[in-house]
Amino acid sequence: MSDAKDGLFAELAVVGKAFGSAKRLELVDLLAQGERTVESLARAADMGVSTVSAHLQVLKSSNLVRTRRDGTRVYYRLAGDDVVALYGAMLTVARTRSADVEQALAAYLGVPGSGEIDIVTRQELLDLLEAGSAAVIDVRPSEEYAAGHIPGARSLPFEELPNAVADLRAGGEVITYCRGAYCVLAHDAVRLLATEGIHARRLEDGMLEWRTHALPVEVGA
Amino acid sequence: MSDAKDGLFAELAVVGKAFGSAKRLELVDLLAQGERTVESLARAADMGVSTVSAHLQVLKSSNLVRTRRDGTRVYYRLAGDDVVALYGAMLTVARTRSADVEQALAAYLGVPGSGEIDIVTRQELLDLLEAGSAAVIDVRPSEEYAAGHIPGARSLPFEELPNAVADLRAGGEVITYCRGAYCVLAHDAVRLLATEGIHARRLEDGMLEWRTHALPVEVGA
DNA sequence: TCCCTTCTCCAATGATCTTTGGAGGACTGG
DNA sequence: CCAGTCCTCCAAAGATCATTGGAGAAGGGA
Repeated sequence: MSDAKDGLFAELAVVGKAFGSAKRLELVDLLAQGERTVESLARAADMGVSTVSAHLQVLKSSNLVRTRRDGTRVYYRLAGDDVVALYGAMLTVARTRSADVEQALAAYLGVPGSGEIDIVTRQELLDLLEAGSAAVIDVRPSEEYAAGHIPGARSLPFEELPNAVADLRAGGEVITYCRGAYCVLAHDAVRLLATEGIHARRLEDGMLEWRTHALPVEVGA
Repeated sequence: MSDAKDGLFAELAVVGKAFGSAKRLELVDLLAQGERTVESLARAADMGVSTVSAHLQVLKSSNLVRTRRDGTRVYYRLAGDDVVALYGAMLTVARTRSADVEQALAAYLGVPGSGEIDIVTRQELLDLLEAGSAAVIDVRPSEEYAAGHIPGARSLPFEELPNAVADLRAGGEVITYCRGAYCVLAHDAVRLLATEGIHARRLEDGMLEWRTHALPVEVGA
C-alpha cells in the first residue's frame, strides 16, 4: 500500500514539476493553440532552440505532449484535452488565489465591466454560426489559426485588422476571439474597431476554453 | 506586454511548483479531505514536523492553503474548491497519461469491471439520501469525517467495520464512500461486506469529487 | 553522395529546492 | 510567571534542475 501510494504521488509530482517552470508554461500556452515546431516555439517564446527542446523533452517524458515528424521538422502538440483542462485549472487557481495576477490582468485588459455588454457566450456564438449571421474573426497569428480554429471563422491576424476595416464595415455583425481568457488580442480588436465606428463583440474567452468544452475545431489554412 | 506576460507565467509557475513535489501532493491529498493540524499531517504522512511545516509554508505562500489558529494548534485547509479542482485535474491527467498510474491503480483496486454494477452516482446518492432509504457509510478515519462529510452519512472507519456487520445486516441498503476516486477504502469495504453476505455499493468516487461538484458538506463529529 | 536544415543529446556550471535539528515564538494552564 | 505544547524560522549540506554551446543524428534535395 505504501509503495503504491508513494508511486502515485511520485507520478503526480512528475506532472506538477512539468508545470512548475515559467518557460514550460509559456510553451504549453502556445501549444494550447495548436501544434508547432520546435523552432517556431523558440521564436515565439524568445528562447534558445536547445532550451526549448530540453523543456519539450520534459513535457514529453511526462506524456503531456506528443510529436509528429514532417520531413526535418518535428511538430509538438498537447497530448489531449485533459492537459488543456489542467492548464485551464491552473489559470483559474492562479487568478483566484493571486491578487497579483488578477491585478495585472485588470490593469492590462482595461477597466473591468467596460466591455461586459460586448461579450458573446460560446452558445450564442454557436447559434450565430448556425444562422450564418455574423463574421467571426480569429485575430491570432495565422500559424495558430492553421493549427486549429472555430469552424467558419476567418483568419485576420491583429496586425492586419486595419487593412480590413472597410471590408468589415460593409458586412454584418463582427465577433472576435483569440487564444483564451488571458489573451488581449480580441479585447484590443474590439477597441480598435470601435474607434473606426464599428461595433464588434468578442467571445467570452477564447480558443483554449473552446477546446476544453470539446466544441468542434477546424484545422488548416 | 512582455513584462505582464512573464509575470503571468511566473505566477503560474509558482502554483505548478507547489504541486511539483510528491510530499506536498500527499499533504494536499490529506487536506482535500478537510482541515488538519501540522502534527496530524506529519503523523499521517510520516514526515518530520519541520518538513511538513516547510512544505505548508510553500503552499501558503502560493495562497493554496489557509490557516486557522486554535490555541497552540494551527489548522491548515485548502484555500478553495478551485484548488481541489486543480488537484482533481492533475489526477485525471496522471491517470490518462501515465500507464504506470493506471496500471498501479488497476492492480491495486482489483479487476476493472468487477465492481461496476456496485457503483452509485452522486445523483443517485442524493436521491437516496432524500428518500432516507439507505445507510451511507463514511469509511475514512473519524478525523476526516469530522472535517467534512456528506450530510446524513455515518462515520464508520474501515477498521471498525467488522464490529458493525450485524448492525448493517439489519438495516436497509448500504452505500460506502471514502476520499476520492483513488481511495481504496470504499472498494475494500464493499468487498469485506460481500464476504459477510451483505450486498453493499459504493459511491462512484469520493469526498474529493463531492466537493468539486459543490455539493453540500456537513462538518463536525 | 554531400550538404543543408532541424532537432536532440551531452556535459558542465550555476541556480534552486529539500531536508534536518535546534533555536525561538505563540499560546495555554496551573 | 513558568512550564509545556505546538509550530515556525534558520542555516547548511545534499540533491535536483535549468541553461548553454557544440557535437551528432535524421531527413531532404541537388
